[in-house]
Amino acid sequence: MTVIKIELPDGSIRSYPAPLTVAEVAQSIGPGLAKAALAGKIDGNLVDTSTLIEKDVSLALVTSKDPEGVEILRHSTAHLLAHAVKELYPEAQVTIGPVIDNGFYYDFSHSPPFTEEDLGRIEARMEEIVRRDIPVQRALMPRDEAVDFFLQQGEKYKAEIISSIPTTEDISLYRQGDFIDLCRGPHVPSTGKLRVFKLTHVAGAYWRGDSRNEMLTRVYGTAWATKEELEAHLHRIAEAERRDHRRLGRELDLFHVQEEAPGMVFWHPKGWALWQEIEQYMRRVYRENGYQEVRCPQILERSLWEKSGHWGHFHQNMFTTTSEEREFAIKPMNCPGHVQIFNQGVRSYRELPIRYGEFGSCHRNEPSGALHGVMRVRGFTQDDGHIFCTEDQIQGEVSNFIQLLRRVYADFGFDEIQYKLATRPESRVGSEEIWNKAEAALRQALDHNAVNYEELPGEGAFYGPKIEFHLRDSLGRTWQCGTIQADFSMPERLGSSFVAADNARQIPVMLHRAILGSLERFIGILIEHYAGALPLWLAPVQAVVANISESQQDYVAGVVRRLRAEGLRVEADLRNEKISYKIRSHSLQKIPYQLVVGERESQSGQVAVRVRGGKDLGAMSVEVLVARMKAEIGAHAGEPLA
RNA sequence: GCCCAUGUAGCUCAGUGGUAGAGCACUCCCUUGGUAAGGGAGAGGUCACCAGUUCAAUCCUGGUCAUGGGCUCCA
Repeated sequence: MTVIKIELPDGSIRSYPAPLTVAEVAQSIGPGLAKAALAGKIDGNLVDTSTLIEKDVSLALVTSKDPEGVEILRHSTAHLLAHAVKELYPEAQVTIGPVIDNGFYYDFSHSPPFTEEDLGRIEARMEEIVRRDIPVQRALMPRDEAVDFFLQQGEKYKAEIISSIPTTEDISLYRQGDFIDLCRGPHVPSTGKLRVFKLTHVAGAYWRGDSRNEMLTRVYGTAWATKEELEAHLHRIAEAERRDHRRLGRELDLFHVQEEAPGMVFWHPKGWALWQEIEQYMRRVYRENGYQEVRCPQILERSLWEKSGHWGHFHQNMFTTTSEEREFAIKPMNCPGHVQIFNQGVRSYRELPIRYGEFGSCHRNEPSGALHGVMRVRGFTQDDGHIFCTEDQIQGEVSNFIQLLRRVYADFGFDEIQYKLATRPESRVGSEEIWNKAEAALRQALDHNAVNYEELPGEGAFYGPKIEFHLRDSLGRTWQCGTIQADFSMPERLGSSFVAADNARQIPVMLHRAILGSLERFIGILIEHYAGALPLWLAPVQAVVANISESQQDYVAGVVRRLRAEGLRVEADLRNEKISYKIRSHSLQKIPYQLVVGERESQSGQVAVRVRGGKDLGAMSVEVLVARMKAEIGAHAGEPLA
C-alpha cells in the first residue's frame, strides 16, 4: 500500500493510503463536507466524487457554494429532467441538455411536442426520482460500442453526437437507475442532491440549431443551491417583466403597435418627444464631430441594389414595389445612398475624410417570428453614418469614433461597454494585404483607447472587419448597439473615387458606423434600463403643475407658461381631484417634477416641489426651480432605478 | 419562416353551447380637498378575422392574422 499526499485549498497537506476516492477524502475531513460535496477538483480539473486518487495531487471539494458546484447542480438537474421524461414517455428521444445562464434546458424529440401543461407532471416525477436518491455512476465505453449501444436504445440523436467524436476516444456515460446518458460530466453523486429546481417553459428548437433540421421540444428549467436563490431569481424575472418596454410603452403612452402594421411602430406624442430629444442630441453630435447630415430616398431601383450587392445578399429581406414596369426596393440600409452623394462631382484627397450622417429610415422584411416590441421591428431608423477616407486615415477615424461613442453612452447613463473585434470571415472580398491592414488599424484604434476587447475570429462582414460595441444595462443584460466597419468593397462596386496627390484616381475606404444602432431599439433599451423613469433631459413630460383647488387655476396656467417659455416640457393638472390622487397618478407616470400649487404658493409666487421618488423639496420660486432643472438637464443626470 | 401558447370593454382579467361580467381608466354630478386612490351616477364589447358542425357558437372543429416564449436570423 502506498501513501499519497493531498494538498487542500487552505495549503494543508494530508497523507492517505492510496487509492481512495474524492468522497473518502471529504469524509475524512468531516461528515458535513462529505454530505455537501458535489464534485472534486483535482489539479484544477473537475471530477466526480467517485474518482479514484492514486498519486499526489491538489484537491478542492466542490459544493453548491462554488459557482462550479451550481453549474454541476444545473447540469445534473438537466439529466434528472431527461430521466423523468424517459420514465414518463419511453418513446421520447433525448438529445442534449446543457447548462445556460441561471439554469439549463434539455431538447427532446417527441410527438406531439410537450406543452407547458406537461411540465407539472414531469416536475413531479423529477421530485420523485430525487426522493429515490439514486446513485449517479460514471462508466467508460469505447466509441463504436457507444454508438451501437445508443442505436439499440433507439436514441439516434445520441448516436449521431457520438459519431462525431473521434473513434479512438472512450466515451463517458452516466447511469442513474435505468437512465443512461452520454455526458462528459462531472455529475452529483446521487439524485438526492438535487433539491432546488423548477421547470419554467417549453419552446421549439432546431436539432443542432439548424433551421433545415427537425424541430425538437426544448424544456427550460432553473436550478439553484438554495431556495432563497431560486426565489431571488424568480423575483428578477418578475422585475424584468415589470420593466418590459412593451408594458411601459403602453402605460406611459409612448407608442403602440397594431395588427395592420406588424413590426412597425406608432409613436404617440410622449414617445415622439423622447425620440426627438434623442434625435436632436445625436444631430448635435453629428454637427460637433465633423459630420454633415444628409437625407436619401426611401425607394431606389433594383439595379442599384444589384450593383451594391444587396440584391444578391439581402433581397429576401427587402420590401419591393413596382412602378411603370420598373422594380424598386425600399431601402434596408443607408450606405448606397450615401455613396451616391459622395459620387456627385470630382472628389479630391484634400476633402477626405468626408463624414455623412443620416437618421436613416430603413425597412427590412424580417421573419414574423423575429419581431419583438420596438426592439426588433421591420421599420426602423438608424443613426447611420459613413466616413469616406484613405486607408491611412482609418485608425484615426476609428479611434475618434470610439471616444465619441463612449461620451454618448455615458450621457445616456451607460458606463459599461464591451468591445469586440470581428475579423475576416471565410467568404470575403479583398486581398490579404488589405485585410491585414484593416484589422491592424482597428486593433490599434482599440489599443490606443486602452480598452480590453474580445476577438471574434471569422465574424467580420464579407467586405471588412468590424468593431462591435455592447452596452450593459441596469439588469446586467448586454446589447449590441454601436458598430464601426471598414468596407473595401462597396465604394468600388458603386464607382467611388477621389483624385490623390499624385493626380491618380483612387478608391476611398468607407467606414460604416452607428452609435445607437436603431432608434427604436435604443429607446426600448433606455425604457427598460430606467424602468420608465427617464432622466429629466429625456423625460417626455418633465414637470406637472397641479393645483390644490379651483382658485389657483390661473396661477397654475401662468407657471406652466413661464416654464414652457424656458423650453421645458410641462403640463398642468387642473382636474377636479384631491392632490393625493393627482400625485399618485403622476408618480405612476414617473414624472420627474411635480409642482404643487395651493393658496400659500399662489400668494407667495412660489411652487411646492416634489421630485420623483417622493422627496419633498419644499417651496421655491420658479426662477430657482428653472435653474435647478436646467442644471440637471445639462448634466444629463439620471440614475437607473434600482 | 419553424415549434408551442395566447387573442373577451382603453388596460388587467373572470366567464358560459341559449347573443357577456369585475376592477381600474373614461364621461357627468356632488365635493374645493395640502403630497401615492373622496362619494354617486353613466357610457362603453359583431368575445381577433373567415369558414364549418349545430335549432342555436364568444365557447366545439378547421383555416387566417396578430401577439408572447423560444429556434433560426439580426440594428
